[in-house]
Amino acid sequence: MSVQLEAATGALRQAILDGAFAPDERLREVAVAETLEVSRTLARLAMSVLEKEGLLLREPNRGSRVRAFSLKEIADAIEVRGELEAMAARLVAERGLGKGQSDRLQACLSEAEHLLSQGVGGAGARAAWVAMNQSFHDSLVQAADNRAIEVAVRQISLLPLASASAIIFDLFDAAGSALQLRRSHDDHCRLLDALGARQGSRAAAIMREHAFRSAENRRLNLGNSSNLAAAEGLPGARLVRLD
Amino acid sequence: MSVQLEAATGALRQAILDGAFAPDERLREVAVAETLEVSRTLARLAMSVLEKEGLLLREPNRGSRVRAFSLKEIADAIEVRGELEAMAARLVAERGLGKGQSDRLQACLSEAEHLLSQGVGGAGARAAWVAMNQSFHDSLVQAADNRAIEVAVRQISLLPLASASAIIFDLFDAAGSALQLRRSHDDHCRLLDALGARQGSRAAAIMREHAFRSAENRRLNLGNSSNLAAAEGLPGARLVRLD
DNA sequence: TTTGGTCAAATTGCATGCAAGAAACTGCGG
DNA sequence: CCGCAGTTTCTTGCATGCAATTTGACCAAA
Repeated sequence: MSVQLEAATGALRQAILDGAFAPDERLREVAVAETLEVSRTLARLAMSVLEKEGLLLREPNRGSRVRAFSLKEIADAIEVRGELEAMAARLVAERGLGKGQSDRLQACLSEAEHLLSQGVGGAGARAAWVAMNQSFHDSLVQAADNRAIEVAVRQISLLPLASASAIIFDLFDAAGSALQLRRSHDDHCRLLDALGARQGSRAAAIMREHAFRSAENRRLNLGNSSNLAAAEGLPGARLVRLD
Repeated sequence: MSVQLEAATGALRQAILDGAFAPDERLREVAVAETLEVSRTLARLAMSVLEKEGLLLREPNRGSRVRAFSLKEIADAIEVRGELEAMAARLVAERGLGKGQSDRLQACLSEAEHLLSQGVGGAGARAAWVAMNQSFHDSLVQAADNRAIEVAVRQISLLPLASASAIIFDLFDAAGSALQLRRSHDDHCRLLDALGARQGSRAAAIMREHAFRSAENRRLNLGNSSNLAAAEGLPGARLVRLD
């Protein structure tokens, strides 16, 4: 992908996730081109990229539609993500944790401790927590040294509300968020312990449950509340339908 | 994707898998266009599709190169595929196997029995076995009713030599192929048994091991033999490097 | 009122053309 | 003989234009 195309794709993706287009709304390429202020060709290419990412549905000679995701699809994706991370954890544990890998994970834990002691009420602290969490999960997957896992996880993370950074938001919004953040942090700590002790099965179980709790939180958070207002500010929240 | 683009993409993918281009060879879009007998635009679009599938590497302003896969990458992909199918099996077992789902899987088993009793030496029987195997694995994934798993499995199957149909070829080429086919068939039988008995953990273990054996066969089959000649006829075999 | 057919406007799919950037070549100096 | 800068050639990236297909409206007939 060239530079201009990359920019156009990013802008369009953000616009879709921000809810500039309603779910199932047809996307005409002239309109997209005008919105993005690019040529029709670039708009078209960007749309084809987003089609392959799964954000748009495209039918031959009938253009593109914004794809809406059901709550079940989101929860399913989170669980699959957890299964893949569980596999990564198992592989790392079996192979043994390298010094550099251990350091990277440990740095995330230290950062988390620091943030928890300072309180995570402010926007800055929340952003820092999200970045830390993303870094922890990325490091784990990279440590597994298995490109297929990386590819699959990246693919899933393209879905709205299914990435590691999106998952975390639930914890802030749920009641007793500080407790939930501590629980998540505890999972991470025990994972690192299991990895160091080469306990592959335990490490996998921890990650699976870590994701399962996320999926459940997501269901509760979006499903039980009468609407999606609680998810305001979450990229892609408007694309989720509760049926 | 429109019809013409679909055709062009398929033709180019087949050409690459057939070894029409050497690994790491640069692909110029005029040459591709002439080979496929389409316009430069279609060639370009097809190349961008194959880039997203992972078959081509693209650098901005520098065109595309054919991506070569190491033996490890292939084996890794097969193992991840197995992990995803294991998850699918667990989900199906936990939820309970529906009548239609059970019938579809059972039909594959009956077909397998039939083929085994007739002998699988001929090309026709081999093709039938491959189709049966593909159908069995597809049915399992579909029965899990989890789109994220479907997407991830499809993504992995795009890699050369990592799909369910490619995996099977090992069994034919290995020594004592009839025995190996029976073993694979036995895995399938025990899987269906576990699914019916709602033994999720057992079902997952069967699928994981099923894939693990495939990955090992692949390593032996391609790695131990002094070259890739044994894989002749396998789509994508030429893209694998042994280093 | 509904169904079916025809035509026009809109929209996508594809080809061609042009400009910007990269690779290759040539000639010069060390 | 080797390295380097200027120039040429080639290749990709993008815009525009045209043809094919779809969509929607309008009208007639049952």
